[in-house]
Amino acid sequence: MTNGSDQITVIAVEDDTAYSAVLRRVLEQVGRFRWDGSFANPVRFLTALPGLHADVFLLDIHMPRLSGLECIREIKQCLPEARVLMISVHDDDDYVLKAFLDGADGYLLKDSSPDQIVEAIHDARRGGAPMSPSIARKVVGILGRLQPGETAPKPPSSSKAAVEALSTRETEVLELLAKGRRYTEIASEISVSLDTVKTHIRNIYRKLEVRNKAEAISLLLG
Amino acid sequence: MTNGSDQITVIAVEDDTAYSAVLRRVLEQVGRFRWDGSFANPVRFLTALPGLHADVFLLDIHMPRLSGLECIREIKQCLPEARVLMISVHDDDDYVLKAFLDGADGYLLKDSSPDQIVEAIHDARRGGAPMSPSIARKVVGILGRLQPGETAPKPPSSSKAAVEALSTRETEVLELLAKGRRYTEIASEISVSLDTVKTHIRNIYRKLEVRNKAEAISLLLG
DNA sequence: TGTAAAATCACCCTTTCGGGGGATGGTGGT
DNA sequence: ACCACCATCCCCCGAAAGGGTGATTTTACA
Repeated sequence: MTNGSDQITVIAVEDDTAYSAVLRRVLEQVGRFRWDGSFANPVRFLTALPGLHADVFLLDIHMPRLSGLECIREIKQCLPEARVLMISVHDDDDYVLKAFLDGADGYLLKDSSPDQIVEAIHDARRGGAPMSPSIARKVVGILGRLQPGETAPKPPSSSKAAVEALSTRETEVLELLAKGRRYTEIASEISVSLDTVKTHIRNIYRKLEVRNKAEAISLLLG
Repeated sequence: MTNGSDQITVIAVEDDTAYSAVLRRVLEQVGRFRWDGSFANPVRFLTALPGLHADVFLLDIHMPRLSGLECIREIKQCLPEARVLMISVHDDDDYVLKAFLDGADGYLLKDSSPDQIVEAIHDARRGGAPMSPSIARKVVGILGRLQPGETAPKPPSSSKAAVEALSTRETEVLELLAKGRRYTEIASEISVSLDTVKTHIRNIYRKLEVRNKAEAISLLLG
């Protein structure tokens, strides 16, 4: 974005100025990178963010006041095309998981070599997911620990908000619908007429912007 | 396990015998590996499993009758120390996610080079998580799509087994059904007649022991 | 206290579903 | 060779779902 496919603009957010100086030197020596400054203070970074533009952000996780994790979403919102690499000494499951949940594109440990860092930035730029080997292991471990069955791999609309906008009666009807009840069964279960049930369902469909049971239930369960 | 830190015993489960022959040649040429046979039939493999011992298992995902995914847990139960690498042409989110959820240690695409395969096996052996680059990206993408806060929720989930007993065609139909497609829409999407769709759906309902869309979808989505 | 939203009911009409038959061809395993 | 299963297609039929329009009564809340 900044320079087409020519240079890669990089911004770092790192409270350890010694380390960010190292990063800077590494990147400037290799060329192809444009070091567009670094922030030692994550709060200042966030306030400056709207005016920034970079291809890749390098974020430290442990910083005073604000975790680098909190910066990820902001960056992604301002610059959806930007890549975010976390750089940290920590390889706790918790940090790794949070980073990726929040949208990080990669995760490097601070013991990574200059070559690895350079390669990781390039990798991120081409849509890769650079990770230090031990991080990759963590990620797999985390996935392996998720209870099978519950992983909500649902990218699409899934407007959960819409479901919650339903009235209590409508929710009740929708849940019975999801259990496979027929209109007549629902009517008798909640003691209303068949036509009332149909009206509720029509309203549910309108609110959820769906056309039939299947879509409505997918929204509810999905 | 088999030979201390000397040799690495490998067993493959791969219906494509040509490809497993390639694997075998690659590993035997490099040395350090002991090719302990391959299975073209996953069912036979599972029955033989209790007598097997290997350091690394290479599993294909798409095989007749039984997915390689179904083998992972069995292997891990019989041989907790063994490493399991999936080898597949598929990089769908769904397969990748399922593989790691079920306990896979790595995931390679079939276009991986011999060197990459050899390196991946070594990596897995030392506790790494070898993945083809595009797979790493998928994994990160999957994590990024999890709603923050969803790392262990979701309760019920009845007979998931039943859903998995469906044929591939039936699963396909059921998924389209869950997306709210009408029978006629499904028919044109998968290019079969309306009656065929109806037949599939009747069979789905019979296998899942349900009576309508709503119940079937609820089973599918958990 | 007024009014908007929720909840209730009614009538009519068309399309979709669900289930009952039965049939053919292909594949895989015993 | 046979059987089980899969995938495909056909006919028929009644029940269920969905959608339009309009209405009345509660309920909630500004």
